[in-house]
Amino acid sequence: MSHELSKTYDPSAIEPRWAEYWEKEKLFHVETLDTKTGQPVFTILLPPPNVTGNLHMGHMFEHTESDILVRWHRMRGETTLWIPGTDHAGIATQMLVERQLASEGIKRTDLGREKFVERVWEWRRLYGGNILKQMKRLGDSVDWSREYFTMDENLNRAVREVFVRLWEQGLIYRGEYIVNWCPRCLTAISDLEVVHEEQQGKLYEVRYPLADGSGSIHIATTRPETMLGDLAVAVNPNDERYRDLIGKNVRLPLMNREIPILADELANPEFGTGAVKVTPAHDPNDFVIGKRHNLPMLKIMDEHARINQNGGAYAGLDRYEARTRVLTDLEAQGFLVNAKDHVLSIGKCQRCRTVVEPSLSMQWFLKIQPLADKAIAAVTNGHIRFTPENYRTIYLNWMNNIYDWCISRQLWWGHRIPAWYCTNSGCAHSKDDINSQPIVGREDPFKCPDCGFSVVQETDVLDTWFSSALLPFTSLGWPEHTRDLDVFYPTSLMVTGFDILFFWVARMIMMGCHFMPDMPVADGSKRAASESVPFREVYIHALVRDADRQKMSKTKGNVVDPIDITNKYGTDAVRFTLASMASPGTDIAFNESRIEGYRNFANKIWNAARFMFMNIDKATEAGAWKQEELASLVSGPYKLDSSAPLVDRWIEARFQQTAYDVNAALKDYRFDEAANLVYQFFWGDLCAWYIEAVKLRSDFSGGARAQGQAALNHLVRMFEGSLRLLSPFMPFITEEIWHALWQQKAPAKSIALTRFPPGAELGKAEIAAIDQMEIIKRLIEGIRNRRADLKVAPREKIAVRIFTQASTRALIDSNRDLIGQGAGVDDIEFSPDSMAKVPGAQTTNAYEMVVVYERKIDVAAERDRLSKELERLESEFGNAKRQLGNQGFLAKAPAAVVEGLRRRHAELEQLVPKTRVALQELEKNSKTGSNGSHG
RNA sequence: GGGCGGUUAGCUCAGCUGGUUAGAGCGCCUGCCUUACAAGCAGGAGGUCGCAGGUUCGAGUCCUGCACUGCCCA
Repeated sequence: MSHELSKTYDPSAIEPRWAEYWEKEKLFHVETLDTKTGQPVFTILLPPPNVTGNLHMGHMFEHTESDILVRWHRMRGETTLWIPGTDHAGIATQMLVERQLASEGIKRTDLGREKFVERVWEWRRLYGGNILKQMKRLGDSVDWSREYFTMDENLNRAVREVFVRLWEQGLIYRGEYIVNWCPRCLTAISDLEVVHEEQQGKLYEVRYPLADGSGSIHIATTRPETMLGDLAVAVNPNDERYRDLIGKNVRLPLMNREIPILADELANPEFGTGAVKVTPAHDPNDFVIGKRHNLPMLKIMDEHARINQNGGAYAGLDRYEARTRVLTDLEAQGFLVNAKDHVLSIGKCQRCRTVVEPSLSMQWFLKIQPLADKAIAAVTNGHIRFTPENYRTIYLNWMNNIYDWCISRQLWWGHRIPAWYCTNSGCAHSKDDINSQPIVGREDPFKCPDCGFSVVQETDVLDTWFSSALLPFTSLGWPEHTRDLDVFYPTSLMVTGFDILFFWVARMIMMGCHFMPDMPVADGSKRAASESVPFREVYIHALVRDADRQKMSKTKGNVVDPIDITNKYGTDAVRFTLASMASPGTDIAFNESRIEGYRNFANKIWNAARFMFMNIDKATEAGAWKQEELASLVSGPYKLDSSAPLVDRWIEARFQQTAYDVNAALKDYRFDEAANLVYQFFWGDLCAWYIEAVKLRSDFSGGARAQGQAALNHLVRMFEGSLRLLSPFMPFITEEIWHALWQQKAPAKSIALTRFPPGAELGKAEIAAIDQMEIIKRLIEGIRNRRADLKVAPREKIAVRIFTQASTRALIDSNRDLIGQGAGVDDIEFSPDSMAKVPGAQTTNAYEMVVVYERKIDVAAERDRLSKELERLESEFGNAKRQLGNQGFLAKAPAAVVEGLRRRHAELEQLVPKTRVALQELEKNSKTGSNGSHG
């Protein structure tokens, strides 16, 4: 049977087929092993994409890196589990379904909570799998049987267990505090969900008259409308200007309310006038001041950020209308002193970009310090390692300056807080009481345990990140003590973007370090801190930007859709591009011309395979190829003895070296290095030199048969190994070619289930093979170069004359074919004498070579070339001489460096005069009118 | 304001603990349809490593300052 590959490489014809095959055959499903096997395990949790989302380039990049690592580990024989899932994304999903309802003219409140949540589930059933479908198209080698959704029932139970335990430990509290309120989403959001933007605004100076009529104090504010809720004026206790005013009252303009002047450190004498208004219910700093001085709390806005009845005449106005009106009135009444331009930082809702209103509100909080302490220890004790390393500092910085986490959200979609209130308003569990103690428990209460009244559940849900923070253990079955937890926890690695370092990575570490010490390890003994972490390593990947280094965003319209780009160039090409550009810590400027280059690489692989198959078919016909022997050919120990052709020994050495280096690069997350090594080997060595050399031996007839067979065998061996080397980077094309090679008799269902070449450090013989091949390559390139200089027609054969020492002569002699083919040479003769004086000679430390050709050489060009060369050599020679004469260098530099320089110096000592003589001869010849030709 | 990065070829980036002649891909120029591949082959041009000091026998690499620039946090 012949080995068929279509004449042209068409990724769209092969990729969907294999993607489907991998999924259908459940190739990446992992059974939970017995812990006693001692089998190395590699576990990685996919950062769950937002269920409402579509795959973007950031995902594709993240998945490419993860998949390369996962496939690599799997091919190293480790039990490799990659767990996929999606995130319920509270606000985003609720917004989306609300929008959908709006198009039907329905509001969420029309439906009621239960019906609405049903609608969301319905939406999720219909559309929520989109991103997973895209992942399948990309061939992500995840275990689909373990797919999770953060709202799954088992995960919900785990979330509840966590909440109850934290409550029992006194780490969750409910209280009225200033939170970031989004007046559009109608929910509180955490500090992290607020994005700050600099904006041109004004700093207003307003005169507040003293109540006793003895004068006034000027305050400065950027938000004049909030004065409606002012309950004090604060000045710094050390501020001489206002010392006498402390304790006096002012009469608040517009509201006609008497409020005190306080001394508080938070008032910054440098800012504005040094006196600030205090609005405890609408500013976090003012809230602190209010608490310190026992001020009442007066809310002047409702949930939509409209002025409420506490705002007197301004009630009903939106906060910005109110600002305008307040300013007009202040001015009219002579209270507005001035307004200066001022750049201020405005907090906006990350989700909808609405300006956040800091607002007093009843919320649930998590006391973070005890958890943060453990999370800090986990990193400083080295149980978790960051790559790139600088994220460790960033992480610790944040962790050391952390605030309690507002975990409640006023949404309907999410994990509802498992707390209940008694409907008896007199009961301590009643919601009406600000200090009420809600009923929190693992089971839903039917009635109030104290007074027997009926109960109602808290309406708030938990921050989505609260449940996400638990995933490393809840996705493995926690709170049950499962075998999955025994085997797969801690996970090995977290691959994610820096944008969720705090949102998610930090919180996973806190939760893991807090809850997992209570979960015994497999043998029942206590879990150590080092085994409690959610993952041992964190790899933070870079951002994918557009070709102009701009962030991709829908508004800019510069978004590249990974599926489009994949359909255009093939997943393999896009993956390889991303990998080759993934230098740690550097953002990717995503450039189509780059992908094109790697699509060409895939094409190269394809065509090289076609060449191999062509030869296999030819050999089969001649009886020089036995498909049954393929298995023994590509596996098992294989040692080339010194009688094997140089190219065979050379390519073998290069393969082992490359494989070894690729393993090392991947170990350090150097995807760029790994990809470039494979690229260089496959294209630069295997295709550019080895396949060309094999062509010389591709004759399977008669006496040439044994030689042809040996060449083909070695080519197949190298090629098959290269496919495995390439497979984690380009899973589709390698799968296609690999199966074509094995002809339904493959030793595994997929190349992804075979072994990754470990490679080897080179021994003396291998290094010698590489060095010798380098000489041959340099010679061939030198001849080609001379041919170009002499403008020899490409097909025309020429002769060369070489002067060299005996060993190099033998080397060249035994590779005549290769040189002949590679450089278009039909005769090599060896000169007994140096040819350095011959114009146009190539002089190297290994040989001197001239091309024998009847053609005038371009004297000017040759002079130019030689002078440049001489200049370069002389300067290098001078440097070498100077260094070797430097006692400090000789005394302090490592011996190898000194030795290397000595060797180079010796070479230069020969090369410099030779080159100089060549240049002189050229000048002499051109002056005497000689035609400068030779041969 | 605090913190973390970046500045190397026309473009995008490598260059690991300082060590012989600073690399790659793309682009550019010249010549080739050499039956695996024109998505290819061969040859070539192109860099005072942001600036100024310092340490060192030796600096793209380490230190200091400056300039420009990106990001995170407040």
